[in-house]
Amino acid sequence: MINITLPDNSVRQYPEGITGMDIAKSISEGLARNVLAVKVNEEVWDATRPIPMDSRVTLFTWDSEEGKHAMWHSSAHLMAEAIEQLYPGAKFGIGPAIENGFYYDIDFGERSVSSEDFPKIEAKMLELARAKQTFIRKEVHKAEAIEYFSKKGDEYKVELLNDLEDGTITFYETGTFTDLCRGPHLPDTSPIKAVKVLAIAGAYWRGDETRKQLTRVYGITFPKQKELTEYMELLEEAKKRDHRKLGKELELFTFSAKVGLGLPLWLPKGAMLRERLEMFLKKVQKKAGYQPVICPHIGNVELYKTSGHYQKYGESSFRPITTPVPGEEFFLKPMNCPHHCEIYKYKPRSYKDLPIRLAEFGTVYRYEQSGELHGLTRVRGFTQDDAHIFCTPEQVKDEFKGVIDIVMLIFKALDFKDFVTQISLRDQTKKEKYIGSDENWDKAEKAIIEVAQERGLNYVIVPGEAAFYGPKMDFMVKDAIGRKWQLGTIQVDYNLPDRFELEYIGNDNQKHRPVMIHRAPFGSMERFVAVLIEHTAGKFPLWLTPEQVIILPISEKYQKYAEKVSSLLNNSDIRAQIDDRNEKTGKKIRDAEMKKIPFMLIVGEKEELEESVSVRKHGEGDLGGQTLAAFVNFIQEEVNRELGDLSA
RNA sequence: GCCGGUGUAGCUCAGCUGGUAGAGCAGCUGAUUUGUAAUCAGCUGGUCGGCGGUUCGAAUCCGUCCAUCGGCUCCA
Repeated sequence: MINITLPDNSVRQYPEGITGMDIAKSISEGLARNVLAVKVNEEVWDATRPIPMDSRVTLFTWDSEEGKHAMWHSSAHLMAEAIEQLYPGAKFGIGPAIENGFYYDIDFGERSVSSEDFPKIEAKMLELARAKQTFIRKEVHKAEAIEYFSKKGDEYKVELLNDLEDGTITFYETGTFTDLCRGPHLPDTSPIKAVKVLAIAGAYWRGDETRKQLTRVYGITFPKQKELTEYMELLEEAKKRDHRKLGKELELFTFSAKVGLGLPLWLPKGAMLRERLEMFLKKVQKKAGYQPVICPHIGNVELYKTSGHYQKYGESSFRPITTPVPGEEFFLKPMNCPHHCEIYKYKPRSYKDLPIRLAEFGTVYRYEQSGELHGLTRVRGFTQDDAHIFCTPEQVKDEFKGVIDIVMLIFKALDFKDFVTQISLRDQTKKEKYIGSDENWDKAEKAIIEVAQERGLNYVIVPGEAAFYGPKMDFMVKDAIGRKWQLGTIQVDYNLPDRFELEYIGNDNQKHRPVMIHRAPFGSMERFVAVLIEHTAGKFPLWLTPEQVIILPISEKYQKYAEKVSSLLNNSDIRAQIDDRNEKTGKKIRDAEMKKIPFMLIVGEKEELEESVSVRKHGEGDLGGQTLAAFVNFIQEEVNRELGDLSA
């Protein structure tokens, strides 16, 4: 007998070799029907795999991440089986579960597959799923495994096998399909009730640009048809929040082929919104001891030779700008730091001056590959809310803290709750890759983690993701369809101070090298606004939105009064416009609702007599009448509340 | 840059197996003077993404380029 400890810490005795499924059965039939996988100590196993020793066991159903994972991973195998039957000779790469569903990388050979094939694949998958095929786990020897896939002609699996150690290799068999796989899998295919092949895309084998591109087939499955329907509706809803669609509808920005790819044009309303964001941050930064600076948009090639960017990125940038002087070259600036280094350098600095914080909304240009361009989130010309902090190694921690506070302040003012903090550190096994002293790296890495803890951030540490010049902390926010985008970033840099030979005189009267911190709380104005649009679905906070109020006179007769209301509001710093079109009120309301203007003021005879307005709130409807003065007061208070102590 | 999808009026879209384009909204003009999500009528507007080809004839078929979308790779 072995002891099985369940999540509630109760211990039950079972015969050795009991399976997760049997344990579930001993608890309840219902649970047994729904169990998809089981965690044995720290590993997730098949529910049908015998448990040989005393263990801590958690049973997973569809409601858990692990259950979904097993379901989707198994669905990937099911799809592979279906595809193998439909397209004999297809070769298989890898087929994992992902956050929403699964994919399989497949080499279809000469055949080209398109979305027209999806229904066929779905039907086959359902047919196979209904057959209730079991997933059979087999431990195999490496030689045997290689032989199997060599014979089958699946060179991708053979390549994967070559990198694996003998003794750790398992196969899973479902119906006619056998796959190299670590598992875990469902007991059988029967829980897979609803199937959708979502998309196909090219994907390089093993993520390597120089290798063959396979066809990646994405899919998702559910235990109930209803859940699939709901998921598809969710995707539809997400599309409505796409910033590219809303940006057009709300007239925030546009692109023009004539201006150039990836070069956004901010329309008046978008510019208004962006300006408010900038004002907000400028105010915050002023309080936090930043000094604004302004730099030109180009820099001499020598600047980038000094910074090292020329050597690293020169070939993949916009071409240099030449001048009538032979040999003279300028580059559009791809980042602001070299310019800021030169500002630091223009006079000798004392330790008493540090930290020096130089801030600039700096527009930069990077020649991103055409396939990377994506609305406002990935562009070729964009404005960073950049600043560079020059400080002593001892000051790094406090400065980091200060920057995090700014990022949090911004996220709070914009109601960003769902973000992930990523801390990128060195790969400890390859320290030679990184510039800067071991001591300083240790100090900075430790400081970053401590600060994250002190500030109560929900962070993940990713070793090996640091830039060669220093560790960093990034803030990632998801867009409408769940893609993660990096917004704010804080990076420590030991490289540029060296390359630019930056110095300060310490209290020992000796020269020292400062540490540089790059930071951009928004990241870039373009990307930030894009993610903000998707987060708010275009319903921006009142303080930020381009148009706060629209005045809707019932008829021409009340135009004078509407103008009076408008000028009073605008004099009170409330952004208001009049809809003086010759339309009925219902129409004006409809249009204002669609433009997502927070407040509509309907004015007619009654309001004119009373010096009042009839207030309607976007998405909520009629709020009734108010005096003009009361409305002004109301809006101002609302804005103050949103901005907290920054409203002043 | 790579793989696949898409490209018809300012916007959203229709146009069957080839016979030289259509709706709604927007815009303009006029009527209407309007009370909480679309007043009515008329009008304007497109070398059907560009260029080549097949054909008596191409929005429709083929090629190519461009843009765009979904991924991959990349992101100082």
